[in-house]
Amino acid sequence: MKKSNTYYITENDQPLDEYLSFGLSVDCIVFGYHKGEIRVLLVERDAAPFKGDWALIGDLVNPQSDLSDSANHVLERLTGLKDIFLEQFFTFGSIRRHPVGRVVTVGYYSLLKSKDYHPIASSWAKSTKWFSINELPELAFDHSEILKKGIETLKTKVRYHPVGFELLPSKFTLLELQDLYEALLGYTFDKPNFRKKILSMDLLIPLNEVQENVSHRPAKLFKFDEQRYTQLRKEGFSFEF
Amino acid sequence: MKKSNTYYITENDQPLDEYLSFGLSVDCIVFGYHKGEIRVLLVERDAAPFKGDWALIGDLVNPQSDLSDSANHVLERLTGLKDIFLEQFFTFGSIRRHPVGRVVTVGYYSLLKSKDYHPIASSWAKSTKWFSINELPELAFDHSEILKKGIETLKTKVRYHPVGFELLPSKFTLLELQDLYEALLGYTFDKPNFRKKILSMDLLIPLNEVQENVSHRPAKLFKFDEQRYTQLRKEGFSFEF
DNA sequence: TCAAAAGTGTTCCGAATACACCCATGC
DNA sequence: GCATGGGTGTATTCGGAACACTTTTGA
Repeated sequence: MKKSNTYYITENDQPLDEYLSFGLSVDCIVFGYHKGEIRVLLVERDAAPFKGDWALIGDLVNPQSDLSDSANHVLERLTGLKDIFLEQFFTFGSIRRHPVGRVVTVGYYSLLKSKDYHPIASSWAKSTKWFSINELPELAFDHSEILKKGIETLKTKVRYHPVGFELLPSKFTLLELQDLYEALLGYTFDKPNFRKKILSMDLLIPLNEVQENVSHRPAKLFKFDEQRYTQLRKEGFSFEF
Repeated sequence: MKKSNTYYITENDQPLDEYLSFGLSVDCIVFGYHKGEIRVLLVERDAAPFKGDWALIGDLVNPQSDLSDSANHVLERLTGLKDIFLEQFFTFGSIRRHPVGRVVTVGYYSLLKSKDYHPIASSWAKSTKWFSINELPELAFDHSEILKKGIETLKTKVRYHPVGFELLPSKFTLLELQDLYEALLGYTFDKPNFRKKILSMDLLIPLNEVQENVSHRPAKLFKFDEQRYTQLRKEGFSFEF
């Protein structure tokens, strides 16, 4: 890792060190799903700046760490969540987006089954809380903008990739799946047709189990067939809703 | 733009300045289309490191410039091209991707009608040249990896967004359009069906002009209806191939 | 027996597919 | 006239949309 004055930027021959003065951070949007609502995990800041405000799960990147590793580390450090699916979606680099200097931030998002994970606040996080994406508080920094872009990305992504399954418990009913897709896409489906379409894709494994303790006919449970999906993708199949 | 020691990272209480030592760069993939082939504009480096190698159009970002502005500036400074559609697609942040220090780079891509633009090498660029994406040279830095990811992004994008039109001259024949889509997607279409599908979308304006100097029946020329497309999008229409 | 949600079947329509075929131009 | 690519028409198949209907459970 050489840091020297021997290289110059051709633009106006300023010494290179002038250009090595950026901060880099990551911000993770953690999406969950609960009772028909898409939710986001936010943390309450216990450190300056914006102490006391709600924020995305993020922090500065250590110059000795890879970018993608940092995203995972930050998520674990602040919430205890680890080995979570994380995907980069956009990089935000306006000059004045951070009060302490020129900090560029890379946005990541993740999807998880709320029930299976129990975030525990630590590091600069005072507490963590799930918020419905329809009732979001004011956020620190430019995190509202980042979150908005992330939500858009999720809504686009979900139409052509079966990411939705990440948000459901591993065993789910077809109606739960339908409710999730309706929440994500913002419109409703005809029940028989939704069923036919999703089953015809051959991506669900029917389990020999049914719902329990419901005051109506119990629904069959299914799970997502990960293997079959990777197989079908290789053959050119494209998921679509 | 405050830069001070009063803020600390909670991770291990290192002074903030340690964290403000990143370099930030942008790298632009300029796509063009010529005679059935997707092409990429590369520049020959006339500066260290990797002097003499082919590279993407990129440079370090000045700490006083917005990220998106920088991408446009860099493209103009190196090739003279300006007011070009540029879209961010991914950020690359491995530790050792740049030999002079910790430099994170943001990848952009752009699409243009090769014939309408005439890139002129300047700044650290010795020359510029179009390369077919099937015959690419070795590239400087990790630019091969960046380019690969960019090509993937383009191929995905083109299925659900009418970006393809950016690559054609403003007046084109239906078969030219079909050839482009076949090159982008990697499979062929039935001529009558392609025609029916694209015309039924109502996104093309037929011109009262035909091809000239061709040794066969001259084809009608069309242009893309930008206005109608934005209109349709508002109404929920989604382009798809 | 009734409410509530699970689950099935059938009809209709439009879009995608697969072809066969005709048209205009230069040489 | 014939090679070349431009352009049209049609029959068939398939998937999505609409909707009526039956089934199973708890209370």
